[in-house]
Amino acid sequence: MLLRAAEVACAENGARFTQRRRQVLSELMQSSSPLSAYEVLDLCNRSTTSTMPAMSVYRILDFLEQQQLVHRLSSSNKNVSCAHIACGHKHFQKTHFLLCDGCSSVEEVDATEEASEALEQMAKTVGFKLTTQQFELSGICTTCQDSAGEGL
Amino acid sequence: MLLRAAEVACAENGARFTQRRRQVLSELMQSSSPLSAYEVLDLCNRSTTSTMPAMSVYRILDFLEQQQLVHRLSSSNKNVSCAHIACGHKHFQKTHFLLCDGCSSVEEVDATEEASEALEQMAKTVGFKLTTQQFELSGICTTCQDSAGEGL
DNA sequence: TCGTAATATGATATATTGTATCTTTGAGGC
DNA sequence: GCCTCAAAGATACAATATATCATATTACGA
Repeated sequence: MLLRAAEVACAENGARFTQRRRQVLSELMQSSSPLSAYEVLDLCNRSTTSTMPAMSVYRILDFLEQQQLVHRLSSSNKNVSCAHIACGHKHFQKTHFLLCDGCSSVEEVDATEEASEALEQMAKTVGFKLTTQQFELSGICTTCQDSAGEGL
Repeated sequence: MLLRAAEVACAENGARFTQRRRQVLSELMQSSSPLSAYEVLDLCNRSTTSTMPAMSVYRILDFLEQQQLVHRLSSSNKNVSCAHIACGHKHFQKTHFLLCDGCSSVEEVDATEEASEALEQMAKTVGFKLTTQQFELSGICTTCQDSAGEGL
């Protein structure tokens, strides 16, 4: 189970995987689209009797991001659970997030050699040395492309 | 002069280049780094006796963005004036913004064929059809690379 | 030139996102 | 059990953004 894998990943880093952290990660894993901090908060507070302050959600999201269990999408100020929790993937390559304009779903993809190379080359023409490890691209996913063609 | 070129560009689109719009664009053009809406607001209200409401700045930034005189950076919620106002550049290609981690400066660069191609190819592997016209990449600019080496 | 429609701006309220800071709780080592 | 430190709670507030209604300005035809 994914939450168990997350727990192991934290243990390996000497970090605690508390109930609150589990709860936040769990909500993100169950969502088909990225969630804002306050959306996570609402879900958490709806699923238990206790109420969590917003501050905690921000702290926990920061923590989970450090552990690479969650990624923050800066273009939308939302968060997604990492697609590679189960496989122990280490994020050595740069990561691309493909955001569907239609259904808001996200695909997490490793950068190809060609893409990394082309971007670095382009930056080099103006003397920039890239540090970005994460790219956010919008588009239309397969499902939405298909359904756009239907029933017209 | 750049503001004059902006005025002409608006006229070509049948859009009005009012005093307020001129003022906002002017502040952005004078800045060496991207500005938030409220930073623009402060600068505007400092440079004249009248006071503008925040709402106006947001509306005007939207307008200027539509006219492609200003670009919005979604990763930082800030805005930059277009680097190509003078040359009548039409933004046919995708645009990359290279953001310097050191000095916050921005370079606006047209996408190379290779980069566009590589990104589209990568998206295609998961069935995505890209719509993004704008990419935001972080890195270190020439100047900051040089000064990092100095005096150590 | 006057009236009118469309556009732009002003004014106000409020929603959303994010941070600072101090206190309390709880887990683990001694 | 006690101590220490990390985590979470509580509260306040800052920064970013949108909704909405009122007013002003412009363009333009009668």
